[in-house]
Amino acid sequence: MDRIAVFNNYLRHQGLKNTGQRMTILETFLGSKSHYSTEELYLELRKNHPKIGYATVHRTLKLFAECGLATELNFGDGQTRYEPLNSEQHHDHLVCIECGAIIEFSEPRIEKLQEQVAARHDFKIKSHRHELYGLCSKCVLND
Amino acid sequence: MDRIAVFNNYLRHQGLKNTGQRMTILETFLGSKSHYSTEELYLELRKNHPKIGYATVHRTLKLFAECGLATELNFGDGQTRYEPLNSEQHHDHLVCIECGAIIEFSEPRIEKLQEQVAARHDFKIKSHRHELYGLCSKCVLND
DNA sequence: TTAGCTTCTGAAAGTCATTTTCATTTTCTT
DNA sequence: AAGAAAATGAAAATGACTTTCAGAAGCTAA
Repeated sequence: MDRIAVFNNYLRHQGLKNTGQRMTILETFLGSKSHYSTEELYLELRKNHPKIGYATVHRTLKLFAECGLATELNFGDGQTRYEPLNSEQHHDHLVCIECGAIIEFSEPRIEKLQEQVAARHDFKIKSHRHELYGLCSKCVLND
Repeated sequence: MDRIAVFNNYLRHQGLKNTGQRMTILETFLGSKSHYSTEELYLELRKNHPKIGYATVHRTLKLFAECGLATELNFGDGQTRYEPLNSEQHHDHLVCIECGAIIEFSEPRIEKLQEQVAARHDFKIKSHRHELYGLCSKCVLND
């Protein structure tokens, strides 16, 4: 089941409706590799679909997050960002505090240790957030 | 140098002034083990110091963060929280999505792996955020 | 100690991202 | 095709955070 089908499924299941706007937003969102904020995706969409309103973009992004097509990210700049979730391998982020670059990483050994930590506390993990903030290779040089 | 001295030092060094309000806020803040949001600390302070304004609490918490007496935490509920920073061991957090409980954990092996990840990307870590969201032992039972 | 300069404070107003409202339009079921 | 329900876009509302401003308080030097 591809991601468009996942979304349609979710809508039907929730008694929600499929609309042109939602499809347009989904396509643009999936077509990007960016970590869009609502504002950024809205501006991007406006180039070809000037009729789509900010609120609709916002509501649709939340739908994506609800149905597992996107993850909400928050890097502390006061804006929520959304990342398309392929069924790809899980990953976390390195965030450059100088230039804003976002680099993805994955480290299964960390994931395993997380599970151990949770087990120690009888805690059942539903999700996690793991971000390393610092200087990317370019910015280290100019530091 | 205790933490009050650290704060006074910082103030002097920055050409800032020591005031009754700042001392009061610092004492209340250090005396708690909570992860206060500005709002929560403001309400707590108001019990004994009804004259202290919200803006002052907010500004003072930011000062604490600047001088290393506190860490800003963000658990995605739209509120920044502040944690008193003892020179205690570094730790991260388990956050219960049901009851809001915050449990601290530390796992040096994760820290080491983080360093390895950063090294792989020529990235220089300045800080990090690592939070596990899920159900605490109590909420697991009622689930 | 006091004058005088600077920083603080509290209240209120302002920001900014996000969320809600509402009148209208669109979708979906029958 | 009609009716019920949900969606849309614009605008207003919300809520956390930040700034403004006029008066109050702290600090420094003589």
